[in-house]
Amino acid sequence: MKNPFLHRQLTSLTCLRSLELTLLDKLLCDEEELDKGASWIVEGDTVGKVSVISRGWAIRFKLLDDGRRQILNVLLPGDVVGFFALLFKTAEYAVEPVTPLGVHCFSPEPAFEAFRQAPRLAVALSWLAGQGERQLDEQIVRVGRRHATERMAHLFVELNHRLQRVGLMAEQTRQFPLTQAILADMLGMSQVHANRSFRQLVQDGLVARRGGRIQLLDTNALSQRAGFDASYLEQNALPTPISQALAR
Amino acid sequence: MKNPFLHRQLTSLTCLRSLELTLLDKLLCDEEELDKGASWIVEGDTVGKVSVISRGWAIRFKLLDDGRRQILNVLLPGDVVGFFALLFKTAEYAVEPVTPLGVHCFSPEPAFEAFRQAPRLAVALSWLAGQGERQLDEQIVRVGRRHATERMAHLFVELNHRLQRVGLMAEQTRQFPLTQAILADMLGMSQVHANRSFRQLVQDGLVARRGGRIQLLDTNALSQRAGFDASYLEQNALPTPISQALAR
DNA sequence: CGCTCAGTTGACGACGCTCAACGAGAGTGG
DNA sequence: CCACTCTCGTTGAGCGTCGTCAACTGAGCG
Repeated sequence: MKNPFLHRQLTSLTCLRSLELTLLDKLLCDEEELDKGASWIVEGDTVGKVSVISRGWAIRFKLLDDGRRQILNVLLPGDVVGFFALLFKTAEYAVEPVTPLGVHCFSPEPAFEAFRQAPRLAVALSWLAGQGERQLDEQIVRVGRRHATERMAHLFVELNHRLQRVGLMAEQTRQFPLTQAILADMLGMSQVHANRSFRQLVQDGLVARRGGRIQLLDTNALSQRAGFDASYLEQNALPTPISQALAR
Repeated sequence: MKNPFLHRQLTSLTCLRSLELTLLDKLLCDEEELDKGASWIVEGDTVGKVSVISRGWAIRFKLLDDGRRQILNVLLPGDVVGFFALLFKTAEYAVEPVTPLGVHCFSPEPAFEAFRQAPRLAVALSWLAGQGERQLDEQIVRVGRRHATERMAHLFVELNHRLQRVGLMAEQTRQFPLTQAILADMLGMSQVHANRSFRQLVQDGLVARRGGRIQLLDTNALSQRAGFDASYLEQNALPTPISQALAR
């Protein structure tokens, strides 16, 4: 099993058999290393391969002409990068590691072949893409209709959920690699205001900083402050009619 | 051809043959009608069918507990609704017509069957989903990192492009169905401020209102004011290696 | 020891929100 | 035909969140 985090993302898809999981594992090439801060994918690049993160954190973002940056999402181990970008000549976003990064790639040709053999594998990856889209939706709400401290709290709770899902919370308490400048560009506010919103949460006893890590002191209270509703992250099994259709 | 707008969305995918287009057309059931303002899809619904809009405009949005609303995107004729939602037990968003709406549906079972017969059709719909995701990315940037009047101008230019693509600009000059309250919830600002941002654009001679319609007086100047870069909307053909892989 | 990078804080102004009121137009019923 | 109502757009006043500019701290590193 080359990338256990990817497998954990898929555990709720009970229709997957070892056939599909083995095929998926065979698709993945050897792990590649990327340095923190390196330009991995640049806006305008042609993305010829799909990548799956096996270690570290990355950000996906867009830049405006005058230097403003908006981060679209944070990529964690087990997350897939560039699945749709395959279908377009150029990527309309940039991706950059915020820690040293490990990634597994796979090429489209063998993937298409695998999808023909095992359509359930194609569904599984589409389902992952759908998960990603739900997170994008929530990012729009966060940035568009929440107040600064709500945004901050909401992001923390989301990351907490996603890290737990892939079994990385222990590591997260060791390190939280997002700087306040990154949080600011993620949440659509200035770096100074990100600092103040964060300190607000600290002052209210909801989070704490120790060294380079962030601790969520009271996840319930934090969720409440954020107006957080976890349903968009829930990994229910597929709806019954779909499962049945795929079982054939 | 039941829904010509859907076909126009797919014209740039030159790899599609009449086989796929005929199959797609057969999938679509008869047109259904929806009233303006009706609750079409509600948060928490199970979405059992995919819909394609054939007439009218709709909004996809999320509500917060205290009544705040964030619109995620605007849906125009030819746009697909609920493609990914099929793979989840509940929809995490609501959809509502802002004009009288016509839709064609298709069910997942025959669609999966069609995808097996014609994998290129599955690719085409995934490509459409990818287009939608690019627009979501841009919506995040718009709301997170642009100023109020930039947001307003940017949205107008995007809608202009998308309407032209499906051949509806003539109709659009007749009617622009988004109220300022909708624009506000789309752009993450108050209704009052949406009004002021809009008036700003009017005052600068970039747009005009006549009756219920909005006219873009100077698309170039408007794009410039918006910092608009159309590349995220460009419908290039598939990258060469993908086309070749699919030609087999 | 000087460099860089991340975080912190203050001062000040502006962009955008809330509250409130009003006008125009369309639709409805008496 | 005229009130009545509802929706949508418009405008003013006042306030507060948030951005900008700037300076300073502390940690890590060569």
